[in-house]
Amino acid sequence: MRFAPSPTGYLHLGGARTALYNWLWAKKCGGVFILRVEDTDLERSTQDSVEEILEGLRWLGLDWDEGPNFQTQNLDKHKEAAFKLLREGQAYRCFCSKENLDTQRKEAEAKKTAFMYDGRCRKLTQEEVQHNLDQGMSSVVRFKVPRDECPLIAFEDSVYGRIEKRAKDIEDFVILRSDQTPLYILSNAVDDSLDRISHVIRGADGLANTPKQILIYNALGIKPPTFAHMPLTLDNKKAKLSKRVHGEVVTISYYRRRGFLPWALCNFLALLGWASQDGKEFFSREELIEAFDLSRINRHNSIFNYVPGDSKNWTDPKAIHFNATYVRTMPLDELVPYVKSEMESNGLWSQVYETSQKEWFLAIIDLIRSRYHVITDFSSKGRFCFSNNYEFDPKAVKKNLCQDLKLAEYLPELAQELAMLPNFDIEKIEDVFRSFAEKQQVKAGLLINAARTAVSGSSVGPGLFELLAILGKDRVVQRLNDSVGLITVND
RNA sequence: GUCCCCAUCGUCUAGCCCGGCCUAGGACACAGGCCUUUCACGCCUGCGACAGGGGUUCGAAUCCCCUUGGGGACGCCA
Repeated sequence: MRFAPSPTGYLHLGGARTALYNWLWAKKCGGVFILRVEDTDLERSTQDSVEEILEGLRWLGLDWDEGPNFQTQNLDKHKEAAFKLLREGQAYRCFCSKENLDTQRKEAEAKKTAFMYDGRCRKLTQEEVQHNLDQGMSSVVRFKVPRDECPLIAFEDSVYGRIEKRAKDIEDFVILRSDQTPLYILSNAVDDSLDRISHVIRGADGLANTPKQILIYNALGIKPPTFAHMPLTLDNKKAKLSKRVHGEVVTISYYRRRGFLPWALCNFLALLGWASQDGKEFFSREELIEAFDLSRINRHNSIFNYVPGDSKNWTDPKAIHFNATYVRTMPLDELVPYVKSEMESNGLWSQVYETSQKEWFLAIIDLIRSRYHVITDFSSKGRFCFSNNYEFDPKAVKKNLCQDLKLAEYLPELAQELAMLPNFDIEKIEDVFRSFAEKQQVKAGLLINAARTAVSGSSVGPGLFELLAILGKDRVVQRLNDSVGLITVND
């Protein structure tokens, strides 16, 4: 199996899904997963793009066994294959100029008729060819489609089933440019046979190329690989996903930056166009490898349900759901490395979280994670857990702290009572709050909500008593006292 | 325009190959409720689809045909 991206941009969702399916199938079959960079389009290929694609795959955890190989490394072999076809009369030189063909194509388009190269150079005699060559005329090499010998090209696609195409509907396509460099359709087939690729798993946009490639394999006397075309992923207007129109949501690096767990993304991507027999949706790597099957890939395109401008659902809601579920339920020791790295880049990390305060750290992560969706939430919404320098949500301050000016007295008094607790545990803290409320003839909720905002800056969050207990007496006392300054008359 | 492919809730899908178990199942989203000091989680309920038309059949989401709709390919791009 292989993943063969062309390095003309970034790693996008579709590419990642293709890579994932290849990776899954390779793992399942115990095969070799080769990464091959198809860089024959020298004008558009860049080193940065190669780096970005590699980085994206590494982050996703789609490790390859071989490569990255570069298609340009095999240029000579591709050329050799073309010359072999030329010698055997399975290809021929065409002297028609590009300009000429382009105008013909445009005319056909204007007339709304199909344009297909008429194969006029096919009929050239050897002398004519030699004459043209001697004149220094430039030429391309075209594949001679064997319309008589093989009128119907059929193959069995692992996803789409039997696909047929009449040879008369295939033009004599170019395999070597006028500068004698090979084209993708040739290079790709030659490389796949060189790499002994058993399964070509690629997007359905490659479906139309497949009969041509099978022709090449046949002409070269090579057994074609098994093809499996996967449906495309479109946007909610059924248009192709692209960075230019959809922006960063289609790039893998964006999900990394926004705090996605790589496996959560893979899990989501796997289910876009594929479903397991038993309806299971969450899979570990091993489970997915086990369950994955080419024959269960759908045949219809799927829609990536992204709605621009929705700040809550900034990407497909189901993708967020997958990530949130992983954040909430995965084993803590697997989650922590991600949280650690997120905290490190925000200056919130301390070594003691791995040593003396490890228990505390795990407990607080476990307490807050059920309401977080992405890893970045731990350093934004969860900042108050690890730093005294956290933001106060103005709405929360107004709603919970300023709703009763008496809180300016209550909070310090509460702080004082809490400070005197010998055991700062959940029950004792709750007792303090409840009895204080009773004493002052106020609702406990008033104090609870005010305290929550005081210690966290927010109006939402974990159960207050648990939160206070885990934050610790010193912090709580300090924050309750400090918050008095925020209590002002509501306007 | 030509060729190829596809068609089940708003979205991802199960069911289709091998017709009856389908009053079409699940998940996300959305709405309501329960739980609750808040927000989540969890639980419950609701909303919501076989593109249309013809056949075949005792019986069709499932098989066949047509229509419509959608996508892809038609480069000296990959």
